[in-house]
Amino acid sequence: MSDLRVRFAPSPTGYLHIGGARTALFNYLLARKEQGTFVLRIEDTDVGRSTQESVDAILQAMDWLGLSYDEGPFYQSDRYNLYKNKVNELLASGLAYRCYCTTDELDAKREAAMASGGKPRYDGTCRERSDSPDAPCVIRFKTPREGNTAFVDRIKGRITVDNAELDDLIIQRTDGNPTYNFVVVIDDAEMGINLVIRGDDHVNNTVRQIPMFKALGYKVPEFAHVPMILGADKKRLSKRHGATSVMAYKEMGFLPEAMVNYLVRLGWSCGDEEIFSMADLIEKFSLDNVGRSAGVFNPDKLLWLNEHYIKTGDPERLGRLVTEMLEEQGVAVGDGPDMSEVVKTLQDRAKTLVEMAAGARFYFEAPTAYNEEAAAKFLNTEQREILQLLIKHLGALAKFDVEDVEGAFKNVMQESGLKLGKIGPTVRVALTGSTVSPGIYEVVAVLGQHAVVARLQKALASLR
RNA sequence: GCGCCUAUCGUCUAGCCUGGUCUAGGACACCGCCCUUUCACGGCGGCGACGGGGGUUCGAAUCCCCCUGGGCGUACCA
Repeated sequence: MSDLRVRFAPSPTGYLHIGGARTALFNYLLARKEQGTFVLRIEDTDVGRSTQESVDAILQAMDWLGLSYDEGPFYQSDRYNLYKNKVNELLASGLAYRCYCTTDELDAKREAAMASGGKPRYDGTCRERSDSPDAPCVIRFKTPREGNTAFVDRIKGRITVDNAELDDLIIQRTDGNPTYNFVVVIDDAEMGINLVIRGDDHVNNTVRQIPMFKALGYKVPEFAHVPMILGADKKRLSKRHGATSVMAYKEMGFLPEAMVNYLVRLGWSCGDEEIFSMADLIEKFSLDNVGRSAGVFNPDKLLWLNEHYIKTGDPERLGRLVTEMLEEQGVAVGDGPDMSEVVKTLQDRAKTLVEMAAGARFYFEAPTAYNEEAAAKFLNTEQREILQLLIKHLGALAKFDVEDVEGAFKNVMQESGLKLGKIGPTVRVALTGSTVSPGIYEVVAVLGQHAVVARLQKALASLR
């Protein structure tokens, strides 16, 4: 057990998205690797936008990915007294002040500053005022104006900003609610977080938060800012690039290990290795090989990884997932062939569970109609003899393994003088209704003697 | 606009710190060939990058500077 304490702190204003999931993953991996503590904190100070549904969705997605946490979830909305006390502390020590400027005034100031080529930051109108009129006000933190603020980022190295660039941040709104940049400081400190791993988009906040850590007498934690994830057009990843919600990928038939593997390799590497299990990652992950620049989300590679995990996955487990999917579609799976055997025939040809479920369907539902074109070609009266021979030989089998089935086909070929190329397509259409399926011997063996003979007879009866 | 960050194949990246072993390696995608009863899998091969310009050096993807591109921030959002 090390003393490393990291945290993931999502704001519950939507689903867990790809970027957030990677941040959570990095935190999780480092915590597990160093045997530290992973804290989950819900940042719900934006009362208007935070919802319980979002919290549930985030928790669910983390669970799906296998990211367990050691402490929390803590809700900032439960901790308002703490924040209030800290505001008063700062007010008392003169490190914060009441600001009576209205939103309109602020907007005007910003515009003016921008117009004159300056930084659109608060001009400090209320900074030195000593009266405290009975009017609505916000509380601002008195950011130092001289010198600079610097820190050594564990990923990006040294980052320095002149304090003159900084703003007097609002730490408490007119309605009395504290703001993000303030509570994040208090919570990270009070929760003993000593390494903050978060998105790149927070580097600017970090230099604004550091003076607050100091003002409140807290030790400044270490920081590691992971680069953003962009869309194909190099713009920040958003809905218009396709699905950005982690759980949307579950719906699309992706396996969590594929998502984890993909996410970790976006921005992190370990030599030429591409395939990592969670256990591998816990052993090998390090902030040292996290890249410094933004990466483009590549669905093709995610799909490739998913394909890999489907190909190498445990048929039993895959079977359970496919069963779930088929049942949702109203397919009765109970009386059909053994699901793991079904899965085995599909593992090499499905890229997603959705594809696998679609490909598995015929095992449980006899074709109600044949593909028109295929039937015309492979189920016409010319195939009468083939079907009859097939029924005869397959029906006579005492054992129905792939080898036995193959043997029966050999006999059919011999007796009819036809090659497999002439027989296979007919069997395929008769059994599956389509021209695409796993290997014909496997299909026959897995489907089972009873169903095979029945479907062949039905096909025979349909000949015209 | 201003500030911060960043820059190797289309994409993810190795290499950069500790210059020569880099005619720059791997992976995804793409293309071709092989395998094959369908669809796939698989095997083999191919295409493809050090953003530009200056330095430093015998020698630079690797070190320095400038430019350019991209990202982020600039909220009483987080």
